[in-house]
Amino acid sequence: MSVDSRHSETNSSRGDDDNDDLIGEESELVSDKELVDLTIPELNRRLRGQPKEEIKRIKQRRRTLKNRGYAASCRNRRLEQKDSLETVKDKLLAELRSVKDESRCLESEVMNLRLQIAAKSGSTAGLNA
Amino acid sequence: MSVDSRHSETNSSRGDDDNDDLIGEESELVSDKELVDLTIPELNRRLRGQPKEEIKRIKQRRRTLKNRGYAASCRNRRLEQKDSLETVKDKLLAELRSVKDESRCLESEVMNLRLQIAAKSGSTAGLNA
DNA sequence: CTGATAAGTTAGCAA
DNA sequence: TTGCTAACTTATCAG
Repeated sequence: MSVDSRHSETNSSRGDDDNDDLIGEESELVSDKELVDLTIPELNRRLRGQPKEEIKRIKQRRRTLKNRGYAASCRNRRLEQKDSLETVKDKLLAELRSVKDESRCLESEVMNLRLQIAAKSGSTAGLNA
Repeated sequence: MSVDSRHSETNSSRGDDDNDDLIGEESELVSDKELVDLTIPELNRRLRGQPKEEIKRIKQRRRTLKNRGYAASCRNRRLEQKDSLETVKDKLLAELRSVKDESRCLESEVMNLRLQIAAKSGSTAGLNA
């Protein structure tokens, strides 16, 4: 950034910059928070009678502040999607373990039933033949 | 950024900017590519006899260029991790389907075997009782 | 204009 | 110093 932006929550907040002589380039007619929240018509009302140059600068600052928010949303969204994906992965992993376990149970049950059948078949082989 | 940076791959590379008259603020003792690749000692050799101010600027540009690369790596890594995670998820999903299918098969096999046993048991009930 | 996102810049931590 | 990453800015694109 060239000069402004970064730090400052409202507008007249300043503790550093030990100079009271230099030209006050910070007009700050509206706070950052207002600037992002106000609608365009409302903002225009606040800016009546301001030099065109100043208005342009404030409008640009508004855009930048908005973009800051969009970027934050974008980052959060990205993180949430990653987390969600990892959660899904973990659930699938758990379900897979569970189903595999069930499968193993069924497999052994099949084995037992076959043995049972074989045994019965053997014990009655003479009778049924 | 205040004035420089952005655009330009090496240094004297220019096809746009239809102006050959404006002051050449680009001293460019070393190209961007060199600047990132050279080791510190090599770079210092190139910078011998330069005003301290200039050296500082160039060193800073080096850091910025390096950071640009780091940022790109960081983004790529993030994307790769996401893709990899999605691939894993898809594989798990496929495996889960497969195992569930197998489980269903076994289930019906168990059912059949039980019927078989019941039938045999019924047909030989009088004999085995 | 609004919102989103890729790429570049900056701050700051860790090795 | 180097590399990494979060937050921010800028450039762009879609709606």
